[in-house]
Amino acid sequence: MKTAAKVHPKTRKTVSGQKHATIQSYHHGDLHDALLKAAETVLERDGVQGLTLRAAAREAGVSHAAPTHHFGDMTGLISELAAVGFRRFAAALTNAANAAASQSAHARLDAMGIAYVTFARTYPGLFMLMFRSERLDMERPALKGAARASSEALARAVAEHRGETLAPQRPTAAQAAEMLRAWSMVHGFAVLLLDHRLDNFLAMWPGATPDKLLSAMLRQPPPADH
Amino acid sequence: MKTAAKVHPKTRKTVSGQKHATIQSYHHGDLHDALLKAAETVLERDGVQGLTLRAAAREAGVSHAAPTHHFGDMTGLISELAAVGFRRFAAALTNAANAAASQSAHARLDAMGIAYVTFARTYPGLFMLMFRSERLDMERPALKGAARASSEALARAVAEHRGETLAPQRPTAAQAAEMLRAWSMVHGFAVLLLDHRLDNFLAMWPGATPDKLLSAMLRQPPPADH
DNA sequence: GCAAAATCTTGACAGTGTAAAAATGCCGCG
DNA sequence: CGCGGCATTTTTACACTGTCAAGATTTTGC
Repeated sequence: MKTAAKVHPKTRKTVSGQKHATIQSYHHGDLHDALLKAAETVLERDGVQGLTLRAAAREAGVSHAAPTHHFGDMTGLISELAAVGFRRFAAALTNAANAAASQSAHARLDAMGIAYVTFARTYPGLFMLMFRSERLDMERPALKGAARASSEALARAVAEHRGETLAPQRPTAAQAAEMLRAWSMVHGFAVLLLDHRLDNFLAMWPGATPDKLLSAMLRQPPPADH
Repeated sequence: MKTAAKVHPKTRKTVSGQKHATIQSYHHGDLHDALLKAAETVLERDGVQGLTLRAAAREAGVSHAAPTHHFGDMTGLISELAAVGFRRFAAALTNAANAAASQSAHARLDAMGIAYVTFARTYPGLFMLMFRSERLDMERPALKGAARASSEALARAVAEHRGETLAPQRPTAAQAAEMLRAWSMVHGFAVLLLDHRLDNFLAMWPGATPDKLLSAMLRQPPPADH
């Protein structure tokens, strides 16, 4: 057909926050990362529901099918975005552990738990995405590696809390049980919080905040009986 | 137009498992419940992704817009289905507590935790649906009440575990903290399990099962230091 | 330089949620 | 018995989505 004049390269708008503000017509130059950033923007602004391939493309200022070449399909985009999240997550966890290096192992584990929940509250959409498996391809090397790094950061802190060093290949049963306890508790808290399941709890006391609630939960009481 | 002959009432197929096997053409009679059952079937067969309004309508053998009149929109259907799940969930929890009534409060709490995870494993799609807030309208009376019933069953067991009776309006801070601990731990375990986050754990030991892993986690060890 | 590869756009198709209008059956009131 | 209103279901339509195929444009290797 070609009825309309071919002006589309000129009408491309500059992507916000471009590196050198270079106006490119066809080739973007760094569309892979730009799409990931756009996807995260959409995710945290419009929620998981609002994150679509086309919305990410719109946010990045490219055509609706541009993401296909970089990510294949929706699963690809989400998996890569989750990998970004897991890298950030692992960094946040190890940072927290390092910042509390001078304190006791128990305090260090608590600090990591707080960092865990803080991350979830800071990037709620991303956090949900990272732990929602149905549209995630865990076999992707980037995602698999990043997720493993986060998991190992947690496992290391738990092992140190027990005054042990983490077994290289496979933890002992006792280590695994305590790892499970810590992970499940903190993860459950984060998930329940993001899903507004703790709103009733928070509304019961006037000055209650998620942080205070988490601290109260982490303050281990003496075992009742058993 | 009306080009095609109006044979559609005859071509309606009988809904599977109908009460009296009555073949109705237009009016279904109990489409509300039939749609909920169909939705659950689709949910557990095709996952959360596969549960759509049109898929539920197909499963129930009605036109794609039939659910609108009964549930309004997708949020309505999902919320009603979640309410069904919470009622079943509360029954499972209280059943487990009653079955362990003769045992210690600690064993009773453990039994409830096991029932919690068992429910999640038995109805994984439904469980995810119940705790995934983005498409849920928690203000619906049916859903709100059912969710509250489940929550209170759990709170009661935790209070009894402490040898106390649950405060009618608002639990004490210590009660809330322990309730949070138990709930977060069990819920986190269930969520991590369903999201295949514990597959690595399970693969590390030959005979490991989710039940054994949960039991190991619930076996509270003496606090290390602190 | 120039062909080939990479990148991006356009166009199309099936599927989705949702809304409005039309069709159908039920129920009570005369 | 009839029939009018009402609940229920279907049909139709529209905007949006993911995905694919084909074309357009730029970069890159040689």
